[in-house]
Amino acid sequence: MLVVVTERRTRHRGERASEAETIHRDRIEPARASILDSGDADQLARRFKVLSDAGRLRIIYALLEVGEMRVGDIAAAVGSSESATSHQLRQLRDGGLVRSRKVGRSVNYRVADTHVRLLLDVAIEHYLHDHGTAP
Amino acid sequence: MLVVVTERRTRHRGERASEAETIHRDRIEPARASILDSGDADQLARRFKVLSDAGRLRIIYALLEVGEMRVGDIAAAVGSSESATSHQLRQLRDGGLVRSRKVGRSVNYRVADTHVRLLLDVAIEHYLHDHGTAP
DNA sequence: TGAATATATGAACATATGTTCATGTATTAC
DNA sequence: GTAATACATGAACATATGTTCATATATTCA
Repeated sequence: MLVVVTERRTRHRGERASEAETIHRDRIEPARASILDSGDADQLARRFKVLSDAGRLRIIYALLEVGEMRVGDIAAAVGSSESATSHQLRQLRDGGLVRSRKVGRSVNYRVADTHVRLLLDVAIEHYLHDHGTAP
Repeated sequence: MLVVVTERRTRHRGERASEAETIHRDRIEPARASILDSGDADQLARRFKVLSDAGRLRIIYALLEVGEMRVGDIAAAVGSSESATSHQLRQLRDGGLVRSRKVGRSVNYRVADTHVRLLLDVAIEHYLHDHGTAP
């Protein structure tokens, strides 16, 4: 759900008490409207948050390469403990980035869909673009 | 710089001391190679981390709509303090997502390039795809 | 059945993160 | 010049996050 901002202007503590406060309502309004239109920023942020850990990214790349792996093999591949890896996998799963299926007494994980790779590719491309490194 | 993992298998504390440890080296190696090829996971994670905060996303969307805004107007648009907004803008700037230029005694910020919007669009598309909501 | 294996999970702990508050630095206005 | 404005910045603080460790839950094997 979106939280609609209705106040005219929130005075925050620590700001010097002045009456000048040049409010450019004409500049602010379209921006505010865009925020509402853009969908819930919190949900989008949550999505990026899952990708904002190097360990989780390593897991995703490992899975993208191999296709499907058990938790233990993933842990070995990324050089982390099985417990930490399990915790990370849960976040990836909750975020809809990977899926799992039980095989015997182990659990195999795989990347959920092609959008994940696309998102990573765009992010890397952006980085390369910024730093002038050859793609 | 990439840190190449060379150990055979790191035993982590808390794991039951067993000698079974079925190591599927053939499955792990290609994954590890992929991680190395994919570039530094830490740097990519840092990039996503900048986008993993709702406040920063709101700032970006505000700037995408208006084009260029002063710090004070951005703060008003997203409903945050000027100090907090300034801190956020610094991260966005360090991450190469926005750029600034001084105008009089204020500072105008704008989104750095078109890759930013693309990245956001792909992320949103992915989310919609996952949740079956109509795009 | 009981032991071993594979993974999941929760509490504790250390570290990271974002906001606030106070202050610093430019720049404009008077 | 001094005052006011606009933004930046650093320390302090509360909260979030990721790892470890100890268990819990399946599942296979003997």
